[in-house]
Amino acid sequence: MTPVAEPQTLHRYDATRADEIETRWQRHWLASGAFRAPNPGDADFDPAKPKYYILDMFPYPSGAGLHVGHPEGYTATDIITRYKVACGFNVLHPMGWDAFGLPAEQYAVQTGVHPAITTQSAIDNFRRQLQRLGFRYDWSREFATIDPDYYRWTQWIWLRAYHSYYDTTSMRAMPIAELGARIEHDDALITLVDGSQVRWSASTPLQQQSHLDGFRLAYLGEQTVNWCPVLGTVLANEEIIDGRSERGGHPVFRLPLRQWMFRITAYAQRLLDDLTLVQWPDSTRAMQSQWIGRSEGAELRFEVEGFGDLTVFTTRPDTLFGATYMVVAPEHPIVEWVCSQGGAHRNATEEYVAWSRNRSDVDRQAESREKTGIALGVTAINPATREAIPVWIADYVLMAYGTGAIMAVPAHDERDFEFATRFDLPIRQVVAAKDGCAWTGERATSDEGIACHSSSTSISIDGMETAAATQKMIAWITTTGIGCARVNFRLRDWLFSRQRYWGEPFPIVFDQQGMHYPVAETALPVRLPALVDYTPIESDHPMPPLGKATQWVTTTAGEAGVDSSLLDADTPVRREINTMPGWAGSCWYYLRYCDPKNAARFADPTLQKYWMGERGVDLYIGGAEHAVLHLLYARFWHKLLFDLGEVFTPEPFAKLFHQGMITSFAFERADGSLLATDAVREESGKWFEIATGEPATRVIAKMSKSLKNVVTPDEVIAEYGADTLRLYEMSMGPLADSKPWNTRDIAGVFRFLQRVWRLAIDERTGEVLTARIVDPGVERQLHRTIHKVAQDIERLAFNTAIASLIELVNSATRPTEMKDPSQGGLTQDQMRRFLGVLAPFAPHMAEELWMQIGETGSVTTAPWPAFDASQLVADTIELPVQISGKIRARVLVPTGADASAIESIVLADMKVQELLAGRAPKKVIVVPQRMVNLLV
RNA sequence: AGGCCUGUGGCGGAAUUGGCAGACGCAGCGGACUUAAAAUCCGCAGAGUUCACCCUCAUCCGGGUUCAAGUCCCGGCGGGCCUACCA
Repeated sequence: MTPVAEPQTLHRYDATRADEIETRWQRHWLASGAFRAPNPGDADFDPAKPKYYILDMFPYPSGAGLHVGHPEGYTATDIITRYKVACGFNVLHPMGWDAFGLPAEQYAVQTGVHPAITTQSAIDNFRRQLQRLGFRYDWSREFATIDPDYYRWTQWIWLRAYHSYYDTTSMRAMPIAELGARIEHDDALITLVDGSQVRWSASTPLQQQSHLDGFRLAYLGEQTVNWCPVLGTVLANEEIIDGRSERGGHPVFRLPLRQWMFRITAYAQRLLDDLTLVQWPDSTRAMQSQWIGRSEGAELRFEVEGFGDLTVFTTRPDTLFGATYMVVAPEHPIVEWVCSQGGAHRNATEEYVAWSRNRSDVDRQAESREKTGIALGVTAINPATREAIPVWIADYVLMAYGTGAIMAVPAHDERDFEFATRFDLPIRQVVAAKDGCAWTGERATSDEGIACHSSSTSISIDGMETAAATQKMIAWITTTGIGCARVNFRLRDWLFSRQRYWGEPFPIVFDQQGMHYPVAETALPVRLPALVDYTPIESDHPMPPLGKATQWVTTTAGEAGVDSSLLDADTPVRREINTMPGWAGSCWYYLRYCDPKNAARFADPTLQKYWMGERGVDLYIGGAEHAVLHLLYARFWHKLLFDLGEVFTPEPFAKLFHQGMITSFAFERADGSLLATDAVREESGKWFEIATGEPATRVIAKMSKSLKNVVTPDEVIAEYGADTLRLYEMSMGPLADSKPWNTRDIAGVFRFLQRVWRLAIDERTGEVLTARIVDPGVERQLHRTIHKVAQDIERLAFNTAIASLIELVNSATRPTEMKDPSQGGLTQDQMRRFLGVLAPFAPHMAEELWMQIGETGSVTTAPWPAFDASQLVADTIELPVQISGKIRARVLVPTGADASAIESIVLADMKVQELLAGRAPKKVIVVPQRMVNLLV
């Protein structure tokens, strides 16, 4: 509770005063352009300064506004920004809005207000809340992804990908026109959808286009997609959790659909390799690397009579002799072939395929992974044993990974073992344990070992260790033409179409034959039409809402902006009605900040080169929930633009840091059920459920409406002010940790700010108070504080930096009984330096006192205060003396004393002599500056 | 099931490279000021024993390495996050 000011403390720092000070300086800073970061070429740009680009993850402005979790990362970047400016850097610290996407659309559908309106008010609210925290953003660079001037370039980048393919020899993106020209020149054979081959010159334009689509980095491909009928859209694999949509938790079904895709898999190796170039948390790099999922192994072909080759991917080609059956995914082409052949198994097969297709991932999960499957009724030849082995279908084999077919080695793979046991298929041991333990046959052994029972007339790997056996097997399958070594990635191509209204339109149209044509770059942006009815069409088949904009959809090539050399201007065309996913705008926003108003380019290369420098964004702070999705997508776009000569660093974000989550308290009954914070009462440090009187325990939980433990910045600012909120969030603990919000603790930092105020201002009169003479102890501590705060900011340890500021203020605080205030506190010069180090944390308080004590200019442009290294250490230090490892005494030694000097001081010490009682230590360990250990 | 992270007072946390465990803050206790209270200022404060000296025990539990372990190693237990039939 903020006390009401009494007459004798009219000038106390309280919530009212904080509000007055903060809003006044915020207005001043904004009006004077104090936070503008000049670009190279601007009149006030100083080229002598080094650059520093610090970025917060693009916020998605939700209708609910900020909660106290948001300002945690933003306060951290703000502190660093202000510190770096004080250290003489040109700092780029921008803010903007990731404003397209599903939540805005859903919110709009719920409220019946157009997403453009709800999004704009959410943005305005977010901006107001951020500005009320006094963050040093260069607001002149602000933009939103929904601005046509921005999404024009999102579309432009997509077109660049559309016009490119990945050249596997030079390992980079190249213009697709060059590939087309080469194919045309060679009149190469192209493979059609039905598998037949035809010369380029003899193929239709549609066939040619479809062939090139097989290379484009942004391409139209038929994919089994994750269809969510409730949301009315398809979702990326990453947007699905446990078979349900990440947003809303609705069931998701698989469905084949022609959709725009990104060939991110072409970049799998580079995305993996370049993780070594960035300074990112190990956990995040590990997650990306697991997501990319590189595995080395071999591709092997098994012959199926009448069908041809059934190709599998395996990481254990050394177990080929143990492959006693094969399994294909229900979507595998061989299944359709078998059905087309008729036969006894046809009906059962079709039934199984239909059943497994309709089964959502949720069901698969619910059935606790009990393996299901059915024999396909055909056999394949194991190329090593020449045995005919049965082919089965099972949905534990995924069409999207490898080739959609596996060779099953039940003896050495747990999944295959489970399946073989269930369906009574043969199990053959081909790897013996290294330790000689006998094979029991009771479970699969997937460890490496010694090959056995792996011999035929043409090859034997018996007695070889797994690694060597694998190598020999790969050599054999390569020379015999059965297969080859292969690297497989778990990463799949990125589904980029959404059946939504609130997203970037694709700059693409289709003619009546179904050929697609790009909109010319000069005709961008393709504006999102204003739609009155944007509600999703809930159906079993995807129906994008943009289809309702019939005037917009049905147009001519000329009207849509297709180059007339591609298509006659009056050719009737239909626009693409899918839109880009929410991720699109956040893939390159950090580039736009370098030059946000540029109408001719996405960013001027000179400006981009300056701010991005050699390694990209210097520090990127945001939540770990984006460890895979956003960060992988943005890296992919960046590498694509790098190949195309549009950006100049291999990676976008040099250093990454994740702030932890701010949690809250909730209460738990004895049975483990949760109670809202207003359902309990506290009594002498214990909690009881109000309704029943039963004891409850305090637990840490996520902030949620239902637990009534959500805290918003607005309410904290109203009670204490923004400086207190900032200080509290930073003092809670390490930035990276998840920490519980404890309203009671805020008073601690508020009282600290009141002591700072009282140090400089007489609470009764409002007069400025300064010490007349320098207290040498305080002076030394001030130097130490300046040094420590700088060090702590550099390592993002704001909590300990604040602790040292508090210690300094506590030392300088005047006792109540001090009659003459000039006898204590800080001198004006000391106060000036202290405000310099306080400013990054509590900028409003620092700015106000800066003015009050009569300093000129603004603390926001003042250089970081200097410290004297000789002041950091005292003349003498107290060292603990251990005797046989236990601390028994302490001695004072000169700070610079070396080991032998310390030893003689210690041995001469009365207390030590008494403790030794005449014994001579067997060994003396002296660690200067630390401690002494005497072993007796 | 696997991978990564984590466990320190009543609570949030500090201890940056193995070197005085518990900085700083909250809550608590005592004192000064006050008619009184609040606020402020000054102190106390890991646990234990007969005190404030001393001593003993203390960083989830059990081992180990070391002159020295919250920190390093091995095993176990608890909490969190991610992945989840990836062949």
